[in-house]
Amino acid sequence: MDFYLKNSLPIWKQLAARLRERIVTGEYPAGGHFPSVRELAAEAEVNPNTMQRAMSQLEADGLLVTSRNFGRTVTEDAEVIAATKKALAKERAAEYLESMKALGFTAEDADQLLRTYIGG
Amino acid sequence: MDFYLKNSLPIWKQLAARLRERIVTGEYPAGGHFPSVRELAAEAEVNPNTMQRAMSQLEADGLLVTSRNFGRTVTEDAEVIAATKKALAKERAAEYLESMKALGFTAEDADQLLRTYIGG
DNA sequence: ATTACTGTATTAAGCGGATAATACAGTAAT
DNA sequence: ATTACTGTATTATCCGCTTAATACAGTAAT
Repeated sequence: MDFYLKNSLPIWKQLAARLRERIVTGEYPAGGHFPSVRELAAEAEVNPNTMQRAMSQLEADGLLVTSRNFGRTVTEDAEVIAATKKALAKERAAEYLESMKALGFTAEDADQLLRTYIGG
Repeated sequence: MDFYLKNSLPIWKQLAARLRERIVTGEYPAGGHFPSVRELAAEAEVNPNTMQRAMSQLEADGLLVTSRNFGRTVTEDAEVIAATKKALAKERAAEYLESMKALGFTAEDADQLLRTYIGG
């Protein structure tokens, strides 16, 4: 087992992640208007430049579409959103399993532990 | 839903986490000798100062014991190790569930997805 | 045309974590 | 006592992310 290190977890990536969640949960519906850079920057209390990077990322991901002065809208392609949601879920599950293995647990252990949470 | 941001994920915290895993998995057994700061720093390819911080943390956690020139040893208290392992596992499970909820899934969804991984 | 929104770009400054380069202290073994 | 390990501390430097402060461009509404 090796050391896997990431020198940083940039704010803008975290912002992108949170916005992605808002899209896949429908908080910002497909085809709907998306808040402006400045507006979201204010809400998150970060610099507009930082929020800008996050939103550029979402655009690169195909989740947002930009009109020069209409601002941004969520993609109308529900398929892209659904695929994103699915991919993220898989990612989380895989991460959970892997992190549990790193602690010395089996996948079955991981599942069992999870169910104790659901049960009570 | 709000924005929860952490301005950084310091290397030394990541190192501490990895070392913690090595302890709870028994890779470094209870009561056994623990590698030196410089040795682990070389293995992880980080600065000794950085590794030092990580190991100080583990000592504060009660997982390591330091003798001035014997170097460090893993605690002999198997109970502490077991409790740490359990607590980490719970943490991971809770994180998984929460992250899935953030994507719009229920706990049952999370469990079902997990089982598709285990099954095949 | 003026106002008020959009997105976008630029430059400088600040900050905190990681590194680098040492140095010191303590003890076991030779 | 010298060597060779330990842990620990200090100071300066580097670097990337974030912020700050603007500025510019484009369009819709007044």
